[in-house]
Amino acid sequence: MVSAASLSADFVTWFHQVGRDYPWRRTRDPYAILVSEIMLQQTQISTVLDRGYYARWLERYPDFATLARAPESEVLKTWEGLGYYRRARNLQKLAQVIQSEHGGVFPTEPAAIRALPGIGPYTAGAIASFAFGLAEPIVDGNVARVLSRLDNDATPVDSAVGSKRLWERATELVQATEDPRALNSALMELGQTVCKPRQPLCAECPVKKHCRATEPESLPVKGNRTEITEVTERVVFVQTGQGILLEQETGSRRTGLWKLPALPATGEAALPPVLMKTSYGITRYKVTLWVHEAPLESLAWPESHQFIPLAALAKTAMPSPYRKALDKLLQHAAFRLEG
DNA sequence: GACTCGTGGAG
DNA sequence: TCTCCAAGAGT
Repeated sequence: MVSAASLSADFVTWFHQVGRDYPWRRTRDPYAILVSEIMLQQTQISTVLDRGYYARWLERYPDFATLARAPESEVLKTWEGLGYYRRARNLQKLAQVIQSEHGGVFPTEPAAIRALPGIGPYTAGAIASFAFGLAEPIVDGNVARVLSRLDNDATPVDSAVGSKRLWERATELVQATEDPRALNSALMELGQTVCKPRQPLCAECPVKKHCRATEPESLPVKGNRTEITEVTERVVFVQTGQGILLEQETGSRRTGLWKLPALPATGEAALPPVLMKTSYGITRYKVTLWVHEAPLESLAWPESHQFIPLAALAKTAMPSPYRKALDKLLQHAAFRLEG
């Protein structure tokens, strides 16, 4: 095992030379850093930056106080298209907890950070090190790949043993430097730009003299993936003078978001005519989405359903598949009116 | 510990 | 078209 101090020093030196310039690296405001960390969970940097989510969010909600008192419907709308909508709800809940339980000031104690809603071990370490410069470890997908290759460790990274090992190694490294911020940033940055999942650029790796990987492409080892299940979803498109009929989700998942209403059970009757068919993936499902005309007999809709005026659709938060389908349906409707 | 939660891009 | 994956967390 190579000296952690030597390895950490090489990481830090490299990062100071070639580290990328991101908006969240220009600030030490825990709020701005927190927003970036939550948005970037399981989400690519280009999505967050190039599609304007980060700038838009900070402009609309510049601090915890503003976010805490915003309408949840508006918060979800600002998040629309990023997915994992629980992140947005938890982020607002966190802002409210900061106001009510922390006097409006973000805590600096790692344990207190970890206790906030939506903040797990990775994000807690990220805030502690990036915002406050504390020697707290982080392990994300990048770090797991980098460390498992450095140590040539084929223990599945998503197993209990593998995870424990990674966090211990990350802790060892971050405690062996005077610059935890740069060390943690370097671990992730190396995973992004050099120690990539496919075709790692070992020739230009700044820590290759420490690396024991004999076949880096085969690492990290991950557990079996769950099988994809095909399902059919049938919804209806109903437009009246009052607008478009939408259904608000109330379950534990996409709570608060609106969607095209599910087609009521038709029993033995034939399905209403099909307006369009599309397909989308969500978690372990491959969904074939059929949009039907409304069945004639269904005039009474549940209270979870509302007619949304056309002018209000742009302020209504919808998951991407329904948003896209609705856009297409409205284009066709407009075309029919013109023709 | 196994499941669940979105979406868009790369190869 | 299909698979993998991208700054994970909650239950």
